[in-house]
Amino acid sequence: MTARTTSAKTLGARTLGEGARDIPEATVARLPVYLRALTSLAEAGTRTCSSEDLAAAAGVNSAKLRKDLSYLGSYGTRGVGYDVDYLRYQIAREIGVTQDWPVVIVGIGNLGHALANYSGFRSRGFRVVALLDADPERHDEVVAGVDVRPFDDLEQIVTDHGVAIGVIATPALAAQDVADRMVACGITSILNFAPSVLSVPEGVDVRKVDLSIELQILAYHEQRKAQTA
Amino acid sequence: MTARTTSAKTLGARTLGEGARDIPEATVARLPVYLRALTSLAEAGTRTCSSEDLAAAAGVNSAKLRKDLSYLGSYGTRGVGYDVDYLRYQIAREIGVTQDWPVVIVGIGNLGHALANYSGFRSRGFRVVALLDADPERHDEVVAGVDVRPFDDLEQIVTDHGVAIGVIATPALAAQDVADRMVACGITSILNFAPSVLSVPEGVDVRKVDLSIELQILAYHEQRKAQTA
DNA sequence: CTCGTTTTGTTCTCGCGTTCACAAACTCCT
DNA sequence: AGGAGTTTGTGAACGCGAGAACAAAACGAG
Ligand SMILES: NC(=O)c1ccc[n+]([C@@H]2O[C@H](COP(=O)([O-])OP(=O)(O)OC[C@H]3O[C@@H](n4cnc5c(N)ncnc54)[C@H](O)[C@@H]3O)[C@@H](O)[C@H]2O)c1
Ligand SMILES: NC(=O)c1ccc[n+]([C@@H]2O[C@H](COP(=O)([O-])OP(=O)(O)OC[C@H]3O[C@@H](n4cnc5c(N)ncnc54)[C@H](O)[C@@H]3O)[C@@H](O)[C@H]2O)c1
Repeated sequence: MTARTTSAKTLGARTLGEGARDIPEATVARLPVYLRALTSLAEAGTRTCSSEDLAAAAGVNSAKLRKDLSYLGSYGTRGVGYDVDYLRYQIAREIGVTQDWPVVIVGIGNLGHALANYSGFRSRGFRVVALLDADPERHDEVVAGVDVRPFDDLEQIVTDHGVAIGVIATPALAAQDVADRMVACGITSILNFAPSVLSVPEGVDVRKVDLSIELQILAYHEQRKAQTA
Repeated sequence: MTARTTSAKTLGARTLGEGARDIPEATVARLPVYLRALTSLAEAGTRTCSSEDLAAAAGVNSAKLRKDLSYLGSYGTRGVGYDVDYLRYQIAREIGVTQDWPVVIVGIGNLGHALANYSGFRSRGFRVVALLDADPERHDEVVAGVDVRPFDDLEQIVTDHGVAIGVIATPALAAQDVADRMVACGITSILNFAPSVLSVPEGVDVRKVDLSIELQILAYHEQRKAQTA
């Protein structure tokens, strides 16, 4: 995130004449939510929906939804609404999940096992091509049909499969090292579950998922409620 | 989040005369990061640090850090910096993690097991008092010293332990039901790992952690990089 | 005690994101 | 065909957060 925000600022007007609108970051973060809501609607047999319907399903304001979608283009019909399948495809294309992205997971402990077993990966545009761990005792275990391999195989696997996205589920102390190795191999997007601040070169995106932070934010508000009551 | 953002707007000026500053949401989200950075510094033996030092450890701008801390009060010394332990305590107190919060986890599958085994809970102000699952086959299994119990025990446990925070790690279809039951029992903060939009009454906070969304955001930027290259 | 140095706390400005509100565009009914 | 009813797409207003910049405060040297 750090590297991206700074570099995104420098882009400004695009040089490429076509298909290179720049979508606000806040909108990008909501597109996956819309995509999921549309999938739900499609599975329920809905062919068409209004911005009001979709906004309700996604849990956002309908004006915000319309503005978000307007960054992609004009895919709705006034007086009618949006074609569910068509809009779903357009969003998927914009996000880039019409084809599968190969992903590696490093650190196959408690969390790594859960991630490897997570079926939502496959169904939402991602494919786990390797599970890596530094501990030899973990090697050759098969998790969800993929076998755990030595961390040193990283470079080989990344180049073989053209991996651009890596997931870190190691202890916090190892996270920076793992990130450095990933970057050295050519990985340019990292999802970090370890509670540590990663520093990466410009051009590499890092997003973090931190359970404790989420809980502490809840605790803050909870304490607030208790005080005023 | 939805319920809170709307209600937070109505607060405005506090009626209580003391200790009831309202801290911006963006700042609240960063306080846990500062807390963690301070803990690292303390463990490294640092007694005092400047805003520059702490900002570097937390991965933020130093001006932003100072402004964030100023919402809590004046805990630094000009020309010197911040006392690490003192500031750490003040932030912990503001967040409300000087005492442990009891937490229940519902849905002890792949992810639920990992969460139950996560040591970061205990060390950061939270205590898992119960693991609940609807599947009888899971019952009486002991995970990290806590045994898995029927979901119907929820009310009993919540009232016995005064639980205010619940974690949902069930499949998406069950999430809304679980949330409803939690709210009915008196839980007012929910951390949701299931990929579904929860609707809860006002006054209940919901935060979601969604792996697929994070990956899809990375994919979007990744696709961008590939296009321009 | 005074001056220079360091670092905080705060003010000010700018940009982004959210929301309102409405004109444009489409459908359907008569 | 025309008018009434819907719903999109967007211009404009507004509020919040980020960051720069600086004055106030503490400290140490002389
Ligand atoms: N378990 C959870 O629910 C949970 C929740 C939130 C965050 N986290 C974080 O996720 C991370 C993993 O948690 P966990 O509970 O799975 O821990 P774990 O100890 O069970 O697993 C860590 C794994 O990483 C491997 N590893 C260590 N160093 C490595 C290296 N340099 N290269 C490759 N592999 C390495 C270990 O061999 C181990 O298998 C931790 O940082 C933790 O704080 C975990
Ligand atoms: N596994 C992952 O890494 C991962 C990552 C991100 C999100 N998620 C999400 O987290 C959730 C759990 O994932 P998982 O892989 O652990 O699934 P899982 O199927 O392994 O576990 C789900 C558990 O919930 C229990 N359950 C079902 N209905 C229930 C109910 N009404 N009340 C109480 N318990 C109930 C089931 O018995 C099961 O034990 C899913 O929504 C998944 O999409 C999982």
